[in-house]
Amino acid sequence: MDNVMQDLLIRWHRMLGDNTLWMAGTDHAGIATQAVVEKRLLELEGKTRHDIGREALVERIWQWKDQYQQRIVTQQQAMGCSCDWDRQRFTMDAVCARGVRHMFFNMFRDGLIYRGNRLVNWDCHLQTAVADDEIVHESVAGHFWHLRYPVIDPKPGEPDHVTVATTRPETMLGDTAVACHPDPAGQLEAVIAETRTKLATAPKKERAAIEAELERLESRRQSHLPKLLTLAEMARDGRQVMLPLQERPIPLICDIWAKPELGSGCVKITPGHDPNDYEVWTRHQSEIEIINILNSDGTLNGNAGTYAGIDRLKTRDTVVADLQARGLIEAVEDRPVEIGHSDRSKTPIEPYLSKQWFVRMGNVEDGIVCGRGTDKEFRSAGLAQAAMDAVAEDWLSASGRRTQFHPDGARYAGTYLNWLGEKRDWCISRQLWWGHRIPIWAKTIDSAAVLDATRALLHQLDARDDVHFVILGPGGELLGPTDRIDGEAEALVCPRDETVDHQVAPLLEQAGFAQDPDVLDTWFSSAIWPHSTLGWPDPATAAVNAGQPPLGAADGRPDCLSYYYPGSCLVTARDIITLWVARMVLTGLYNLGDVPFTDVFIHANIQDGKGERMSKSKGNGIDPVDIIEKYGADAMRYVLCEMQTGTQDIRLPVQAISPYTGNPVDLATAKHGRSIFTYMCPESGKEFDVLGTMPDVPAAKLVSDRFDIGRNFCNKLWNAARFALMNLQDVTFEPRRLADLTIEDRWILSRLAKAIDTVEGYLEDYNPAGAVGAAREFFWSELCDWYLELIKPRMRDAAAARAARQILATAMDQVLRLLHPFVPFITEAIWARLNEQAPQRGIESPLPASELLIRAAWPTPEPAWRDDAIDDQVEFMRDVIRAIRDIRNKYNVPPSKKLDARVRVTGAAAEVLQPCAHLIQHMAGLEVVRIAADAERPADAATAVVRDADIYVCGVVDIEQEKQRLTKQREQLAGQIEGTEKKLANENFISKAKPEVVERERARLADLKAQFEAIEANLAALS
RNA sequence: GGGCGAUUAGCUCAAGUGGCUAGAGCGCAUCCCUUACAAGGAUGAGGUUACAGGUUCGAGUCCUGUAUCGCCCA
Repeated sequence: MDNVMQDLLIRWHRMLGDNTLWMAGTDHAGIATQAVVEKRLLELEGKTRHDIGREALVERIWQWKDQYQQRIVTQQQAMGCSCDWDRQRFTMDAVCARGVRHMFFNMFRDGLIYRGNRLVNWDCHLQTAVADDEIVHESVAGHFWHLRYPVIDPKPGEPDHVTVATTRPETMLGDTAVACHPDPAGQLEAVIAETRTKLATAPKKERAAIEAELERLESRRQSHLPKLLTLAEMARDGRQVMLPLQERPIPLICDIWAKPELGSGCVKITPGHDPNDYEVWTRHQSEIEIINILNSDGTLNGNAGTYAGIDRLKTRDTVVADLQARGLIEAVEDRPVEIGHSDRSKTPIEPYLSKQWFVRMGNVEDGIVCGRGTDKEFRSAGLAQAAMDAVAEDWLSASGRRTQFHPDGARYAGTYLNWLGEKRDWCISRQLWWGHRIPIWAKTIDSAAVLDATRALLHQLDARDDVHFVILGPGGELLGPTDRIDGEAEALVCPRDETVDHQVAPLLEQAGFAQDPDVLDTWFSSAIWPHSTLGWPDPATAAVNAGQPPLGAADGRPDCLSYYYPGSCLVTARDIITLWVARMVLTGLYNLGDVPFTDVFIHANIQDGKGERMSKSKGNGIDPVDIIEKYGADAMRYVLCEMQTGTQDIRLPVQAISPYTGNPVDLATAKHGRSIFTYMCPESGKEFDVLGTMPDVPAAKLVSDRFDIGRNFCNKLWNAARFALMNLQDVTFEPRRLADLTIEDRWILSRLAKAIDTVEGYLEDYNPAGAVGAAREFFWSELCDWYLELIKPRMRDAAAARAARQILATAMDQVLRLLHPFVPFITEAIWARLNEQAPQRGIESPLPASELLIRAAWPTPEPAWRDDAIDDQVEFMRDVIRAIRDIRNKYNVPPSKKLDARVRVTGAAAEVLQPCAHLIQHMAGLEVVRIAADAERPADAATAVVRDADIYVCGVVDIEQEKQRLTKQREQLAGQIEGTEKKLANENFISKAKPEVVERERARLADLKAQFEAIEANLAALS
């Protein structure tokens, strides 16, 4: 979808004469890519990444990436993507890597990149952090231990202990507080009130459960509340409890994370090993500590006291036993526990406190400078704020630009602003080997002597503007040049690029510095895609890959950055707004002082027949190559364009092609086989696999019969072109005046002009379905169904054919141009043939010629071609023809049988219809047609009423059937008349509705009445 | 748990700021292999716009609530 939308826009704009650049390329997808290669390594060779080492692993990933990237490019080219393939980029290309280094350096220098602690999902087996979506949650039988922590020096009336509950008792070794709710009474009442409201509206079957819950809550007023109130008071008084086993006093605190309605109402706080507790810690940083008790391999560290060195899962039993021995276990419940397992090692995930790198998103004191050193430099309060401003109505960059979303601008701007508005710092480090390595050399400083030595070393770098360094104190604070330390400090050095690395790294490493082993988040390099690919920060001299042309622009300037940046449009899906769009805007503003694009086109996501998002891992995704193989690229593009309607995601029911029968199997209804990725073929009864990973089960390709529509369209286009080309043998261009053309010729030109306008309007509104629908409507329902049929008689007459051929050639010319962005392959092929048969096309003057359609001019509607009178005339004529065809159909008249018909019509309507007599005769299969004011109704005629015209079709009537047919029509009309009369009889409608609406209703009523009377007369004549 | 969005014909989707009889395509029915096209043509049937209220002369459209589904964030 994404690629088709991009190609649609780029082809349209290329034809409009815009200088287009579609930057093709791929990112290195850090986690996903490394995971795949590691998995293969393990499966094929039984080795882990540690066995082969960093360099060898990265080397293997490069090889894999080359294959994979080639597959993506092949897919894109097969679907007709007209990218600038010469400029293809990869986020790890030298030119992009250089951009990454420069941005990192600038942000670090500006204090926008820092290092801090953060809880990550730690895989103790693989010893790496993993992303949220790489964790599989499963419910296992576990326990809920209720532990007692003694209160230190309880006063009279105060409890001598607090009870807390946990499913992971070993984490208590890292507890740094016990929390109770700051307003336990209020909170309990709020929950009770909420439950009462729920009870009031609950369905019967749920009432008993809710009533029981209510009773439980109310009883807590006596059983728990007094103690909680005391504890809250004690917490405010700064009282402490004694953490057992560790014998460490920890404070009682007040925090809303404690739930007075649950358990004891108190909760233990382990900020180093629980995400929720970590949040509590962030709110109470000055009062409580954060302690890490784990080593990276899952054993406990020195902070666990006597338990150090033991695996955390084994420690659980020991801790429980030791607490039991001290009488501090109040109760043990059985309960199911949700445990996150690493998708990759299948071992339990531990929340783990580790040092990570962050980009500061929030506002900073004195603000930040965007586009430093450029002519677009400006100040902003912070990075996120700069990106938020860029979509505001009243904001413009120095070049007069801002960014807008389409097609539902307000909604998507909302998503963007909501996310940026949180201003959460962006964690940019990943514990991986595949990616841009963090360009920081660090050294721990543990004594005054080392501090002095380090300062002396760094002093040599003071004068360089391409190296930035800081020395951080024990609390992470910036140390001044003469500050002393009390504890451990750390020196961090960031060289600006690889050249600088070579100059300073050996010196640093000799002095005990080491480069950070982590790599940067892939999005950090993707975020600068719009400018790094164009050579930023050295656009004129940036390296290009082997075989690629230099980075110069079309107008001769040595760089294309100033030429193509800012760009115009980014095409992507909704879920990418926060991940990528916001970050591109932010880095574009920071690095260059301008937005990367002015428009963001958000397209729909495609779901399967059950409404689930397609994905490779679910086995419900379609490979575009399979679709192209079966239906053709144009068919796929046509359908995708037609599906892109606006705000909705799209369901695409999927079928598998059975490897046994070759027939489609609907996956929404098919029965599963042994796994959720296998299905049973209903005809053969055998099992097949949609993921293609089960070695003993044959794989099935996934397709969707929705693409039939596209195939049918292309087939129609091809056949219509065949007909046209057959008839265009001797076509020559000669200037013709519109007034000399026939009705049907003027009509098709009028429709053409209007269709072009409509299509263009839809494209401007980012509505491809509307655009392709309007193009289809013109091509199929007007050009093929009517115009081609209308001119067939003229084609048999050499003299009359001349004009018809010229109009036909022109109409084909224009419709091919109009359809090209949607279905480029077939239109290009027909265009070549049209150029051979009819090289010069046009009406008044020749149209601009082009050898290739991809570079032809977009059709420009000729205003003079628009003709409302002709449109109305043909519409009238078509209705008459349809009415006669309806009668033929109702009476089963074979197409070969010619009929006689008369049309009684007077005044202006007669003048409109009479010139169409020969067309009506041809299209309705008539021998004779008489259109006149005095046309009489034959006794044996079937009748129809169209506008002011009475139509009589002779010699087919069956009196009884005709009576039934007309009676039904009369009833329908009577109903409509009644409705309209009712409306017009309503005083309020007359006085309050807009006058033109009232007038329209009156005219409609008059029309309906006239038709009603005509049908009455026809009925009367039958009896 | 919070936010955003959706629910219209058997299926997939349309219907600017409320206003003609709620439209297409697919599927369905009847007829037709008519000299571009049966992957086609002609004609037709099919909707209480998820449900319950409200605002309005008038609601698919605006408001409130309920149900179901999707996405994002925790």
